[in-house]
Amino acid sequence: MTLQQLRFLTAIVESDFNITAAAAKLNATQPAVSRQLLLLERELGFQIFSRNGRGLSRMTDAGEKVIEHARRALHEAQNIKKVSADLNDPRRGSLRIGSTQTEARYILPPAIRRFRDLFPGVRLTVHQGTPEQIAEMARAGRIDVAVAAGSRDLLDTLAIHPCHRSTWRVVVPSSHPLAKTATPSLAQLGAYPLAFHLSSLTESALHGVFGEAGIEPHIILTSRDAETIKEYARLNLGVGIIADIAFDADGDRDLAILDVSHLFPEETAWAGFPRKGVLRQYMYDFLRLLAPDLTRENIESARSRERSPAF
Amino acid sequence: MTLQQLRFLTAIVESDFNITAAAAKLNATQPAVSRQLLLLERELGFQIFSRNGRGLSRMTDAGEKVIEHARRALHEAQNIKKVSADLNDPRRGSLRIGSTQTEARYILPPAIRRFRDLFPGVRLTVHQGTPEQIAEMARAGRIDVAVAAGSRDLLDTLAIHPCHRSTWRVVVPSSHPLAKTATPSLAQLGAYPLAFHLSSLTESALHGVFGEAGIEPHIILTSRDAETIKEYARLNLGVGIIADIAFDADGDRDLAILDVSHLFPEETAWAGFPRKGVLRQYMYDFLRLLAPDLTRENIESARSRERSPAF
DNA sequence: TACAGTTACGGACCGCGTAAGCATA
DNA sequence: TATGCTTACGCGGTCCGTAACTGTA
Repeated sequence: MTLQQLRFLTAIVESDFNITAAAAKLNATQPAVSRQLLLLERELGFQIFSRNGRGLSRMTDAGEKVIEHARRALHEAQNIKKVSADLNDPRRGSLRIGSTQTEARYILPPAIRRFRDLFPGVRLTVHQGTPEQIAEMARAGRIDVAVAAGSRDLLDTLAIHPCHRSTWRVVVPSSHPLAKTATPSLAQLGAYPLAFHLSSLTESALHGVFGEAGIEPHIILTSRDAETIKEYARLNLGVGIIADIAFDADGDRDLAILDVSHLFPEETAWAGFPRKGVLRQYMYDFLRLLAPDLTRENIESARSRERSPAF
Repeated sequence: MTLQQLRFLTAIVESDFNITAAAAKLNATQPAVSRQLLLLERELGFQIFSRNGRGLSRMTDAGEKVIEHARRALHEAQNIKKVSADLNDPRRGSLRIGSTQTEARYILPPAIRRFRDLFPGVRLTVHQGTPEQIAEMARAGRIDVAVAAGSRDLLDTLAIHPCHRSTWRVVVPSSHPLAKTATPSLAQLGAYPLAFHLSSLTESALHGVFGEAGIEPHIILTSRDAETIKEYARLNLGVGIIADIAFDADGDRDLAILDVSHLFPEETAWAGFPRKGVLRQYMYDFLRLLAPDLTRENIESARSRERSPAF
């Protein structure tokens, strides 16, 4: 059994049991991968995959166990490489970020800008997706850190620490009747069609807030994209309700902004990172740039906790 | 980086940084091990061990991390091998048991006898030691299961499940005055020199029991070995107090036996097994032979609990 | 001088890629 | 016939063991 064989093995699984595709990913030829798989299977004395005529079809029961352990072994090998990389050139490597839309648009950019100046040798990639997709990317080891709003449960493959809290703002054209209201009530909002910027706050939770006040809101749009919400507000199609960070004092000066923090629950964006394994030094540095509270100490403490705290 | 290199690496550490000794253990030549270490260090770009003139002296800081991950990677590779071994010949392998003295003497033998009949192809080894030594053997992966009395804290490298509870018996020559007492009191015992069979019950706990009754016992002997206690009792050097399992109805018919369960706390012997990794099928079978309560289900549940329950 | 680790050298083996074979849809 | 895994073959590299070398106690 060699690490190479285990690498091939997991690549096959991650290519949906297609050896040809796995070989391409691995920069190897298809026969090489096939042969190593056969050799490993012969050494272990059983089939890891079941074959049905042309191609592999699925894992055997024993194969599933083998692959699970193989992944872990490779993970540890990766960790050794990371220790080495950090020692040899702490300013070079890659940083893969999974992020939800609002966070990618409004929270990440300043941190990324500063990070790129500090670490020009680190190849940065941002993968945008839903919290579910981000959790899945984390599970598969395709991202190093996550920055996501959303239920904490969705991110339970990661250790998390709060990195930003946002409150809510109403945006309306300056000419809109609400524009002169200092602090609108739910009832006042409920009088207009609403365009709501949703990220972790779900549509049902939103209806709950209004429902408790006995109001049936007309929600004309929900979107994860704040720019769309603002566009609806500009066109007076609805009263826009967005996260505070989504308001741009320069670009949005045609819109009036009203603080409605008191009406809707504050929303937490989380920084997420793997529970196990080695983090490169620059990963700690990046998280620190995201929020001053993300010190190495806080990160390690979140990583060692079984479940992240209620905060 | 190859698994072989990691194997060599950990062998060096386990041979106290002596490459020659490591090579012997590995059935390899000394240059082979040395060369692979050098190659790995060159690939990683830093020294794993510091050299001082002749020989290696200690690990570097980075080296310690590397070795930690290497151990884990090898452990996973081992797990794959175990899956394979179980599938290919579930009746062949090795079973290394760590056990405290009383348990090795009185609890293990019947289980071992039945196990040997069922699995003649499994090479059995029992390592006797103190609970501390057993915990250390478990940490180093030198035993597969443990059977030990002793504080649960001492065994916290293992998942544990109770496998036997023993109560206390007084043994005295038939002619001894106590021999006619049905249930002796602490005061009655305190009137004689005592020879006490200690295993998990500590000497200070023992004094505590008497102390609460305002009695200052004369303890003439404490020993982990019940046979020694019985010998003292035979010679009338002291009243013997032993765990119930240590009394042999046949061999000890010259001794009178009295139940003193009510006087001293019941003592639990634990079965211990690794929290992580694959257990061979026959290991589950062995544990089941030890105590019917040690079902596969109970074992897995103990393994998955963070800390074993108070019982 | 004894002991431990490193370097030198030659042979065996292993793993790769190219190319051909084989089995399904 | 196209696709995808397996087998055949030859080459290059790697790893090993033997043997010689180097550097401390």
